[in-house]
Amino acid sequence: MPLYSRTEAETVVTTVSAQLEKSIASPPQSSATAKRPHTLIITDSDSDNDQLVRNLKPDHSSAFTFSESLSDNTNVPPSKKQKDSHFESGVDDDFQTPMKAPILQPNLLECTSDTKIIPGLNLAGRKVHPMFANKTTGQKPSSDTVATSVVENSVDNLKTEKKAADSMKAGGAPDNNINDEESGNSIDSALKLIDSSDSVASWKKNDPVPYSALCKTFDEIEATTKRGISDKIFPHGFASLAKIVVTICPEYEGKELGIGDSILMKAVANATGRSISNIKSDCDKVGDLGTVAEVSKKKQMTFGVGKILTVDKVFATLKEISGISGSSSQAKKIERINSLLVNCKGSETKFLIRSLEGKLRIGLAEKTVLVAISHASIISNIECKAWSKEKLERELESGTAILKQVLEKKKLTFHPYSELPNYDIIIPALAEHGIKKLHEICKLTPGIPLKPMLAHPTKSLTEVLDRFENINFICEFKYDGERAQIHQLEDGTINIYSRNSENLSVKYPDIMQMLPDVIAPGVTSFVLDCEAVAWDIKKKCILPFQVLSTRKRKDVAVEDIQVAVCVYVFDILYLNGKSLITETLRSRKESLKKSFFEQEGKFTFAKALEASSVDEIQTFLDESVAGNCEGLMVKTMDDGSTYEPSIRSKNWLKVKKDYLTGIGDTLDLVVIGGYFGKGKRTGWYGGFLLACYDDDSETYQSICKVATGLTEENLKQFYELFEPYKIDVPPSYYQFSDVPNIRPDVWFKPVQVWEVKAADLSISPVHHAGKGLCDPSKGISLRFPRFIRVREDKGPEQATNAEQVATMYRAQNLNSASGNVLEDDF
DNA sequence: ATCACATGGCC
DNA sequence: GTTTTGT
DNA sequence: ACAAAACGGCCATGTGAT
Repeated sequence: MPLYSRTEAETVVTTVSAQLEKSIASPPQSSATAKRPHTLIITDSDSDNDQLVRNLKPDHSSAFTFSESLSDNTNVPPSKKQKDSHFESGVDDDFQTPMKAPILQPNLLECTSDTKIIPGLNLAGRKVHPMFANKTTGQKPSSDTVATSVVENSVDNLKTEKKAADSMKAGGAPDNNINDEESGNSIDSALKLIDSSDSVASWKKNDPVPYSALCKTFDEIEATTKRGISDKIFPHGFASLAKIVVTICPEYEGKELGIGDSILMKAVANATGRSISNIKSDCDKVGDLGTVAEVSKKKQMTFGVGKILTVDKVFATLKEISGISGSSSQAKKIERINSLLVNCKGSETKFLIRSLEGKLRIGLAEKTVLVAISHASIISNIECKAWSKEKLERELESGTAILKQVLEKKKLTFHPYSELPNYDIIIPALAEHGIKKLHEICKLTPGIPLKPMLAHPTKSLTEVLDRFENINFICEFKYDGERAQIHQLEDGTINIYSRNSENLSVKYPDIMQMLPDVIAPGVTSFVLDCEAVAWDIKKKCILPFQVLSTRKRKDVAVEDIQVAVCVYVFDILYLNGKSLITETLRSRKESLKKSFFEQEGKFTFAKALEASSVDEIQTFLDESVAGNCEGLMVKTMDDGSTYEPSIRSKNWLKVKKDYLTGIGDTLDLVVIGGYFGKGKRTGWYGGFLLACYDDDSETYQSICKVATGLTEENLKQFYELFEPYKIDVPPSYYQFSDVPNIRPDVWFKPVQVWEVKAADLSISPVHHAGKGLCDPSKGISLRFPRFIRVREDKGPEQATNAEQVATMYRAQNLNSASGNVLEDDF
């Protein structure tokens, strides 16, 4: 799809149409043979296209080149004042104040394409690998325009860049036709391309970055399925990358926006003069509110020329929205959104809405941006830029070459970021010290939550043994609670963080209070990795997750805590001023046992066993399940057992009984309704409502929705399959809660039975399965339901019946009550 | 006051 | 949380 | 192997409506 090869106005129209085509005619890269359920007729009104042309027309009179930007940067030292704003306020303060990540301070956001703000780090976007850019001093250095978002994007150029990256990866010398200026080289052709197309978003050097530039890059990224960094956001340069990060995470200083689909729809309706119900139904068809907004806006007649939105303006408004609360806050928020929407043009509308939704849906998210930051940083690093071709080649050859390391292992940025996930620190540190020293500056710091290590699901015990063949490993109970990362700073401050780096200190005052009692003398600072689990004080046993989740989250006073917790600690990452994450797990466990005492029902070491045989593990697994746990965690003890938060994000294994094929709760359920899919699933049902059969009342009782476990093939197939069985109104023998979240978009006759697997059964506030059998008024639902297969052999009335569901629920709970095996002999 | 709904955050 | 998909 | 994007149940909390 040759985007941006025409005039700007055409391009925008093409882009929109292309997206609609994509979403209607052939969504998720499918073979598009399935008949699409919906059609949408778009009548393009081009009323505001001329504005777009005016706003986005590039400034050809002052073509910008690489060499210029780089030489500009090379010798500009940071002024004292700028340094202050970045480091003294932005870094030092932050180090002292415990914080949640990621946070971006305004001072960072104010880094525009102006190279003086982050000296040495601005990259102009060009298709040629900037590493070789300093060879091109033949280009004219006379412009005041900095094009940071270059959206020209021929297949050739993508290839060229990929090639450059590849040759670097291989450690070989750069391909000649990539960087040389004499042959029909790509800088020339890139510039020619730019010159000959109207597709460069450019702006004056000291002007703020237009939002359109960012959005056009998003368009580019969305148009490709590739994840390659170079191909995607390389052209953006360092400063702009920081902004992408912001725009991707619509959250400011840990404050949420408080904006969801519902308010957004109101805002869109409001801004486009359409009714909410129309917006809603379009959304069902198109599967993306952003696209609906964009199309709606195009259809709308507009008068006058809107303001040009800047990235800074958009972010400032997001920040403003996050601060609005209280009475009539929703109206105020809508008003703020509208103030942006009226000025949005083309895909800006779409991406603004998606940003507010919290999903960009461009196939690129934070991790990839992080890699891009590494790249952008390394190639714009001063020392790198000054390298001669020979030096560059030597660096690439050498085993210790920074470039090579980054490109191959991406470790240099990933690790520091995982240890200290805070862009306000990482980015200025990169700017100041370069990537090589980043790990020295950005280290695990108590008071700043690090990314927790996660576990990979395992399908069988033999798989565990296969993966850890000839390696010492340890099995631990997998407790069903909430991840808790407990920090103590040198000054005695204690903080507790969740798996997603939220501050839980307020939620667990009881833990804060108890903690000093379990710390061994001489321990001054630490970071613990734990699971907080609901604890029955009388029976001295673990309670289910559902109980834990009823705890208050705010204004918690120790006196009125209803649900006690026991902390199960399984790792220590920092002790007495020293990071332990590079130590082996064995050594960390030793430190842990030396530095903390157990206290029954309050603070306990996770039950662990250094097993070796399948039998031993199997027994231990059974014991864990009997003890109200989810299963086992399996971790290497010596080899490669360092705590590696992001690079190997899933270095541990988890074994749950429901993963094991043939084990776990499996139900045969009737499909009674469907929900329109969004995004990747546009045009099909993205989820289904399932029911069990109640013999007594001869009714189908809703039990859960299911959406995972379905392949694209399934989705396509089921869309067609249910077509003839659609009904307008649910029959009287369907029992369900008629609440917005449950009522399906389409009802079906009971014709098909699906096998569904679940981790647990739960008492449900909304579902009706076995209503009255296990709870006087509530029904039963499933935890983590997933589709396994169609039961062609079963008719709807042979589905799992209500009584069976109730029996399964009772069995599950009986099991845990009897199996009170939690005497800790760790 | 009380309820319904939306949202975010756990799993 | 689970799962599928593309790279 | 990894990253991304679909989607699940259930809870507390905040806001708007009754």
